Amino acid sequence: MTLTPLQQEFVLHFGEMGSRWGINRTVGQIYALLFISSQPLNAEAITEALGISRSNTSMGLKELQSWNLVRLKHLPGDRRDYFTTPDDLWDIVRTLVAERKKREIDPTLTKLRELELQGPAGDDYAEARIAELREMIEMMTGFYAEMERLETERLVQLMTLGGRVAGLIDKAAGLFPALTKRS
Amino acid sequence: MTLTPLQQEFVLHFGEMGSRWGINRTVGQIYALLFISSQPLNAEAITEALGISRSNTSMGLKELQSWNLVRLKHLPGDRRDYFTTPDDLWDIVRTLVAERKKREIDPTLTKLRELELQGPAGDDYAEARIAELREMIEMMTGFYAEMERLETERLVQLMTLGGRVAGLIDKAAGLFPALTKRS
DNA sequence: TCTGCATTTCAGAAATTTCTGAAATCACTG
DNA sequence: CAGTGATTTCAGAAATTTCTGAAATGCAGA
Repeated sequence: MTLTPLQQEFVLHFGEMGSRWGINRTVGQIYALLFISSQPLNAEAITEALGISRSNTSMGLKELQSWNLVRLKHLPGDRRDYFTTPDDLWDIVRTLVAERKKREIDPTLTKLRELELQGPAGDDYAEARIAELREMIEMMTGFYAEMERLETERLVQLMTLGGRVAGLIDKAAGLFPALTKRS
Repeated sequence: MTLTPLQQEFVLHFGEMGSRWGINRTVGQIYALLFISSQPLNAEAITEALGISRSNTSMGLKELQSWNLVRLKHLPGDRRDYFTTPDDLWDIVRTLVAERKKREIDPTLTKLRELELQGPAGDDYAEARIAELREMIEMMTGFYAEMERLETERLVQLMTLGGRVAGLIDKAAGLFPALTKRS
């Protein structure tokens, strides 16, 4: 299997960005390739297209599966595994955000709560700072949980409201003054 | 300079998380240390507290400065540099998000536009997929720009609205039907 | 200009991560 | 249940990143 120049460049870019995104080059490339391929690909095709070893492909796919970022398909009369990415970009973004939260935020939230449970340690500043950080993370993850529950249609509406968000918040704060934080 | 057990554990956690956050252990530890220290620290104190080399501290601080995550202070009669993190957690979060966007999103958006400018390459599926991805990123960065403009007070209001966000969006969509995307 | 810290740079060492090829495992088919 | 092909595992090689110590640079008085 050979890549078109467009596919080539797209795949290489995702490979280079991989390290910034916390995945390795190969994983980035495999994902990019699946993303722009109209048909599901098997491991052999991926290996050939990217010029990497078969075992590396296997590990990359395993990694992507652990992120829930690829879907497994089977063709009738062919017992190889074929892989794709979800068609719906929103699916992909939701998964990505959920997984990053799980890996990058949740462990820290757990640790902060743990530290607070260990009780006063005679370091008021550090304790206050930790509590403050935990509260902020809780607020943000709470909001995230809220957003997660919205269907795509509403999310798009929210994101395309343009400059009206601020006014909307004011209106809401007026309707539910009890929710407003006082300093 | 010696750390309390609480500081110790907090700092070590941030060191371990570093790799998931795309920074190295030392940078994570330095940041954590500055974050829970009530007073600004100089490079020597950081070096001693973390048990790392002086040059490593220097590089770590440089990295944190490139992220805009630390502030430089000077004490009268002392020509060493002292470092702190901003007091306001919202400042920190804003900076973090802005920098991650700059490093993780913007280069890809640029690349996607570049690929589209190269014109039809005879691979309809890939071209459509790239356009779709670019549009999604533009929508999300547009929304981000909107959020960025809001002052803290309003952001907190939005994030603490609870289950009312969905209803609010509906109301807004009713008020501005032109904004509603149709399938 | 010289002196004495403070800081940065940088080449190589150490640690870590990624990748490969060979062998092992798995699972379907005849 | 032997044979074949697909996939995974894994130990070591290769590549990359991180860290260090020594040397270089910067900079504020004397």
